Amino acid sequence: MVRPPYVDSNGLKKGAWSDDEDNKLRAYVQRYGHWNWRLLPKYAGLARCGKSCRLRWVNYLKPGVKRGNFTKEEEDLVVKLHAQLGNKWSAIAANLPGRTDNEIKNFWHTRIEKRRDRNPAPNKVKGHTADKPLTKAQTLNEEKSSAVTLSETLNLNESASSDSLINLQNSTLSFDTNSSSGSATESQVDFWADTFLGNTDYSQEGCFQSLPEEEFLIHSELSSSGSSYAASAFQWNADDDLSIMSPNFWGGSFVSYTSNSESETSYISLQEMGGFYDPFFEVFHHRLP
DNA sequence: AATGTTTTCAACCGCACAGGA
DNA sequence: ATCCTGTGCGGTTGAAAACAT
Repeated sequence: MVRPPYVDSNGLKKGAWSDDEDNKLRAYVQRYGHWNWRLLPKYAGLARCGKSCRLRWVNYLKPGVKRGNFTKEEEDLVVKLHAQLGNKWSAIAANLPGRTDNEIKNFWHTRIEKRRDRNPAPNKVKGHTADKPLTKAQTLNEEKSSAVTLSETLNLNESASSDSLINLQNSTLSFDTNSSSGSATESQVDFWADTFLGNTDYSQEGCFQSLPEEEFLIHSELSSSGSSYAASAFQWNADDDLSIMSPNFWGGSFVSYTSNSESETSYISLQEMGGFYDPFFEVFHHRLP
């Protein structure tokens, strides 16, 4: 599953490593260490660039590198850490002895994300990651694209076009930006748009119950519409095939669903909907009474 | 068995950052 | 303060392997 070996225009070998190259690199690093990756290939007798050598050593040859399938514990940890750290693969790898950032990254893209694609959240919306702050222009662009995605996803009619959704966003959302660091604070933001919620009152305790799939979709659509002026944040929990998503999303209503994995129809019950935590600004917004 | 499609994952690439000159 | 170099990180690629038709 690797590019076949070839020599580039600079005379450097690229592509798959041969056993002979592996042995040379392993022997050299174990004896002399990697004091300078750029010069190392010259002294080790390899026609490779330093970066290629480093990558091969770190991801494959380094003693202790664990290969093979991830255990359930490792998978859970990756999901949990990704929820906390985002795409900080090296930071995640630091918590999984023997696993490299590259392997975890591959694992995430090929297993976790594929799994999500097969079991998408009803109104999953791409939102901001907590990785880095966005400029105002970027934020507006993303808001617009989120709104478009939502309206496309939900087949909203003209009255809920992307422009009107954005206007709603701009007029109702405000964030407590004073808490950009430290612990989360609370701010009261009337982010809710009852006009989009219809007559469903989600604020009453105990009003949520397990719903058949079709009914869930109806409720989901209502709540999605209600939160579509921001992004939606979902937290999925299940024994095996759904994972936590919320920390990578910001804005919108915080909704927690639990998948009933015992049911073949995958019942999803709404557990709580009282506000949302914005990991970007580290602020908890809750619905005004 | 042959062919097409999807999945996997090692390796590449470009960028950012740190440290030294 | 600026430039240069080395290193590390995250996103992406692409061919082999696995799977489906």
